[in-house]
Amino acid sequence: MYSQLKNIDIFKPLTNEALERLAAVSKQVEHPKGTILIHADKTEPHFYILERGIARAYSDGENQQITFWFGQSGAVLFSFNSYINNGPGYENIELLEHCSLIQIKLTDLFLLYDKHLEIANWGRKIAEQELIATERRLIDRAFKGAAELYQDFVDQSPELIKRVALKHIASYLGVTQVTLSRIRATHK
Amino acid sequence: MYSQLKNIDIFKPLTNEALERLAAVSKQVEHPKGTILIHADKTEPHFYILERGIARAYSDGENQQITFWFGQSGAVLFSFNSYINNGPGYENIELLEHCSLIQIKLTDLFLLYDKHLEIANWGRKIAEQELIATERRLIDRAFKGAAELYQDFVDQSPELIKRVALKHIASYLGVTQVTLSRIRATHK
DNA sequence: ATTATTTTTTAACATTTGTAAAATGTTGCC
DNA sequence: GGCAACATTTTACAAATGTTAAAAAATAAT
Repeated sequence: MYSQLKNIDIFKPLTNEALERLAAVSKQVEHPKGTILIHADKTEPHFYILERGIARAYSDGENQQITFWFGQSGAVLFSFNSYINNGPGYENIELLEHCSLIQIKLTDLFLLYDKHLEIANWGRKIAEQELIATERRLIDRAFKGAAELYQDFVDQSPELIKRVALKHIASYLGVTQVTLSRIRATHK
Repeated sequence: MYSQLKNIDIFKPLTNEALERLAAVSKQVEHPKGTILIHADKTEPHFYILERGIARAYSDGENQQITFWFGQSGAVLFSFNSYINNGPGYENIELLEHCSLIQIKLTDLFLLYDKHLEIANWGRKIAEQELIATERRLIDRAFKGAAELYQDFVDQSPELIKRVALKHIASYLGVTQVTLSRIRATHK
């Protein structure tokens, strides 16, 4: 496990000693396309790092389903509210392709946070990076129109455009599929 | 300083020993209404906890200014990108009233993170709480219309409604001031 | 290959929200 | 009190997006 984690970006800032501690509680798992890895309204016991494949997080509303996150290899993947408040969350996470992931039990991770300074700071930085990315999105939404958000998405995530259904991208951008279709028809 | 921090919610989970370490690098400051405490495009060297007063974070666009955060007493207040990536940020933070704050130098805080396990985990939890709140807002925006977001804001932040200009609240909710005015006229 | 299923696009129309400008209300100051 | 500066509401119109339904295109299944 140790030599496998070594190659994943998110583990690279860690010393060998810390990496060994994490490797000791890590497990590699694979799941087929369509698997719902994280369920809304359940307290999910695991934390994942996506090694290969893509995933999306979504919430179900009354008459719509909204995708608000996409993950590619290297992404961390967990139920925010399970991880942070040990309670059931609001997001489902679906694997959009066959995926391989590193799985860590939250209970194991929390024990390491409480014992190991370096790992606690590693966990702090994970939360901080997610935070700044999420706030960036909130602000981008405010300043940019749907057409510009779409263009940014194409530029920044060329892989996802190819591999993800447009209906998911539409809700990610905050518009209906019809509007996204109009944008695509205009801007080409 | 120690006995003062003791009364602030965010410090309450800490042991006396950790609190003393933080108190040693904390300083109380006051600033009048209108002060821009954090400047976009500057690497800001401080982290603040708001003791008394209210504040807002905003970004300037070409022909608009968008408020995306409000803070009341107990809130943490810092330039995300200075804190997280040691670079200039995108938000200005303005004090909307005369405020008293606890000020900590980021360099002092980072030294504590690297030496003190409990404080590192305290910092991790701060980022996590901000993260979950920010993501909640992103999702609420997707599922709720402006009228419902306004009603939620009134219910959850009755103090802010009284003390903050409606133009700031409008941009916080993601609509123009005209639309907010229409909502207010309809829902009463 | 053909059919079935799902996704994406297009169309017509309704609704919401934005823009700009004027009218009204509020606050603070001399 | 009265004036100036600023905030909020209102109005009329324009633009953007949503809704519904259907057609076209793409994908998957037999």
